[in-house]
Amino acid sequence: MVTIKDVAKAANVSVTVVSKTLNGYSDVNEDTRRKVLKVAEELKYTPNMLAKNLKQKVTKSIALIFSNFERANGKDGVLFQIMSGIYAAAVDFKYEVVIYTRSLSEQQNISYWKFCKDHKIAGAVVTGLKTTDPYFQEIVNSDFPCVVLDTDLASEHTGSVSTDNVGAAKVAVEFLISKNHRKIGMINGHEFAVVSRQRLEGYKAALSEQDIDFDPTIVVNSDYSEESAYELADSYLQEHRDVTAIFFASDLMAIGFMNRCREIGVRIPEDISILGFDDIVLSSYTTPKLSTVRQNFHKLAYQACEQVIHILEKEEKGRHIMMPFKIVDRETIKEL
Amino acid sequence: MVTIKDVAKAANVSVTVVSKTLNGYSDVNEDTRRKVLKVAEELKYTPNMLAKNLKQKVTKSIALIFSNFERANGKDGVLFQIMSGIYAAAVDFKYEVVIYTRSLSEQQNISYWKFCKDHKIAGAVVTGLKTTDPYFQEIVNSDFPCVVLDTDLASEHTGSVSTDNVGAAKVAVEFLISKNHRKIGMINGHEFAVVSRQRLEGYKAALSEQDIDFDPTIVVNSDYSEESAYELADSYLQEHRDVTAIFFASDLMAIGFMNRCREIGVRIPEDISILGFDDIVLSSYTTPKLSTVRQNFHKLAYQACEQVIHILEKEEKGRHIMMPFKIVDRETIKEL
DNA sequence: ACGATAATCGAAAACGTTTTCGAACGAAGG
DNA sequence: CCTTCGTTCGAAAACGTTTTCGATTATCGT
Repeated sequence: MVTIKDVAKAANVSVTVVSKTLNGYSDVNEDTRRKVLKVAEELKYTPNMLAKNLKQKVTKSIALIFSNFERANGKDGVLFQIMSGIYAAAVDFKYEVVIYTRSLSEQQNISYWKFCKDHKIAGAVVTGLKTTDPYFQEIVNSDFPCVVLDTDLASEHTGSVSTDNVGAAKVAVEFLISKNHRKIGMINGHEFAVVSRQRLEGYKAALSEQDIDFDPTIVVNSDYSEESAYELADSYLQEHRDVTAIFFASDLMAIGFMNRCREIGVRIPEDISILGFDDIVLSSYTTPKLSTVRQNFHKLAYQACEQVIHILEKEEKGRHIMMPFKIVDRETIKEL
Repeated sequence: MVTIKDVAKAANVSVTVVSKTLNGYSDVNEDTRRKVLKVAEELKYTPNMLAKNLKQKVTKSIALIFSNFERANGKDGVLFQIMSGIYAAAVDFKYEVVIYTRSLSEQQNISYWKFCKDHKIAGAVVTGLKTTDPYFQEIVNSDFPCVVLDTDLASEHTGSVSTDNVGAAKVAVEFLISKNHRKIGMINGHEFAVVSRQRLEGYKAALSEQDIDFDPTIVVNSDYSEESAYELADSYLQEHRDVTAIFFASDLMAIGFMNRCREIGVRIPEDISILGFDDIVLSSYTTPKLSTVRQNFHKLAYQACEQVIHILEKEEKGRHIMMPFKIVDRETIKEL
């Protein structure tokens, strides 16, 4: 291991000037600067980050924090896209990314703040955080640079980025309406998830704008999972024979529902139209191919990571970033 | 920030004994040990990993290295499963995992060894490495703890873990044969990928064991991607009307092929039987559902991570670990 | 009571940096 | 020639640990 001391010796200067030239200080003569640079190059010197960080009490690593790998079972691949987006931003800004999962019990054991300090991370992007999670409150009034996905927090040091959920939901059901659907059901996610509320809001907005009565009996809460929607399909179909289209808060639920439909012989889209949300990769491979509204998770995560870096480097204030969406109509919507 | 010095002062001892009690040295009195522990608890002391690592010249972080996020586009979700497996092992052994992608140009710029040293990583698990990649040779004779996925390297400090590819391929086509197929084609991956070679070897073994002639014209090399198989479907089907079943070296290729089949009206499995490899999540969602041989990527990655840790902690020698497979027959194989 | 042995502790060096602050030197101004 | 100032450099402290090794005390056998 070649240290700063070695290059100092080889260049016939003190470690101080080596450190200074390497860090762009001005009080070093042009000639010696060149000499040092040359020697450092020859010796293939690279700074010891541990020592550097120890001294300056700061690292160049941002953390990706989410609840756990199991819950994010990867079927939908969104966590992967998020990772890829964060990583892309990290390399662009010369950061490293280290991943952490914090289960409920872990969250209770040690505080968010302490966790970040302990691990000497510069900033964090958090996803999959429920408003009921212990870390939620901690994060909103923390002085630790952080942006959380799929919420609309914004404070001094914490920002957020999410798709324009209410807008997306609104144009989604407007699209359904444009296909002459009037009785449009909705299968939503967890009641207390902020995206669920936003999606519901958009749903209602579209209806009211078109003078369609909001019928609370045909919107039901589920849990975003494929299985839940699969199981709820029978009774829903039974009880609401008049709905001609259903808007799902996630593709996974739409797919679970469709699976049950196939089993019991209700045809899609002939008997009922389906509109999902997310555009996960699965959605292009079902038969029929799922119509849905696309979120760009990669870009969303990139923005998130970029924002943490900005708030920790340029001391920007946290803010909420809204990402565009796009409705992609495939084969599960029938025009009436 | 509460340092070791603070707890030393509060406990009326030297920093030395604090460090010693915290690190389980034996030469500290039971009473003082208790006192120190109590104080440390009260002060919520947590060691500064940077300082600790700087001193001991070693970190507790293992790196996940692969070529890049784009190439591993995540459609198949296997990289995600690998991540999850590695992460699981890492937390079990109290390591952190930091992810790196090293593009070809990056590999040429700075050596694998230097890279590892610079980033102060304890060990690495590498995936998606082609034998032609610059890092390949470097890794096989490096003294850096490392295990690489999907190869069968084994040396002092580097191990490997992979599914039993030749075994899997063998029983796969044996299964096809048991369904009375005799003219079995194969769509393989890159010719120079070690898994491709192994899968081909298994394919041949099964044939020869059943006294079926190996017909090189019906096995073709592709590149593991969906698109490539999609494009090759037309001509393959045209030229080899007598093959009744095809064994694919990846589910993705099988799916691409099936898509083309649907478009041109060849029915699966009535007209041709399809057997994939991997069991990615997509495979359960196609119609018909893809029959395939399952690799447990999560467990495979877990083993890999566990092995690096063993070789770096217990100084075990690197070795090759072979993981079991399982053929799962769904709806794309017809018995003749 | 004496030396030997064991148990417990702490001073200090070290890890590889950054950064403060003063020293040395030459040039310029009077 | 003396002062002042700017430029360039280096000694040393600091970051928070670990670890060596010597010092101190207690115990014990004789």
